[in-house]
Amino acid sequence: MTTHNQENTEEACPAEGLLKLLAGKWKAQIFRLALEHPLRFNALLRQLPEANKQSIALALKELEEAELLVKTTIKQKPLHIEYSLSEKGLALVPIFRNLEQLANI
Amino acid sequence: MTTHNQENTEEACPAEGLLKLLAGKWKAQIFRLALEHPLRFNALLRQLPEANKQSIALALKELEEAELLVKTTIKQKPLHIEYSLSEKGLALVPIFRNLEQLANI
DNA sequence: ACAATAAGTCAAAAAAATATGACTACCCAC
DNA sequence: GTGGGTAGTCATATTTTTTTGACTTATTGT
Repeated sequence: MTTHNQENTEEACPAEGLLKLLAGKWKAQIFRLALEHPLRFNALLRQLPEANKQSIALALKELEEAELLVKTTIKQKPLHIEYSLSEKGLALVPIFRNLEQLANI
Repeated sequence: MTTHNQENTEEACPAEGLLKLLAGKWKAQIFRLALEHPLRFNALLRQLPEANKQSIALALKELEEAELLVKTTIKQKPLHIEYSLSEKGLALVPIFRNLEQLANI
């Protein structure tokens, strides 16, 4: 309960949580887009026309909580919020690549 | 439809399918155990006391279909079936390690 | 002042993943 | 020929994840 990670599901494997997080819907696609440029909520919704607000909001929140994305409030003229890859997020890139490689063997 | 992979969900990222597969319940734990020794259905059920037949059966089938596990019928005295890691399955090991590493940063 | 955009939240519904418990079929030992 | 082990399947529940659509609050453009 006081374990500070997401649930008390007694994770048997250390990678399990991260794996589940990344496999969640829209996560991989969001990650992919974040690789190209910082993300903004509404823009993201337009880039993922099949997706819906709620799911995107949740995905962003979870990725942020996992410290893979960093949420920044841009205090410039069109005051807005940006999500960009953290170092930890970037460290995931080679892992994705390996998975992709393995996926099409 | 004729794409031979699991669904027609128009995967946007090549790694998505594999990711989703691996994140499925019991998968990581099964994988972990397969690393130690070949798996047998009922033994596995005993090793994962929280798990149930159906889910284990499905997990094994999916891992086999993804060619991460190989199913072998052992035609020896206690006639039985074994699931063991394929080469592709073994190739996943370093990826799991990387994920684990990243998970506890 | 009014409309549009940005970034969401909320309750409820629908869909997908997992779990339960009953049942098969096959071998093997006694 | 009965009891126990192996490897499952099946229909049905339950749980979790994802979607829908309505609503919110603040900022900005005209």
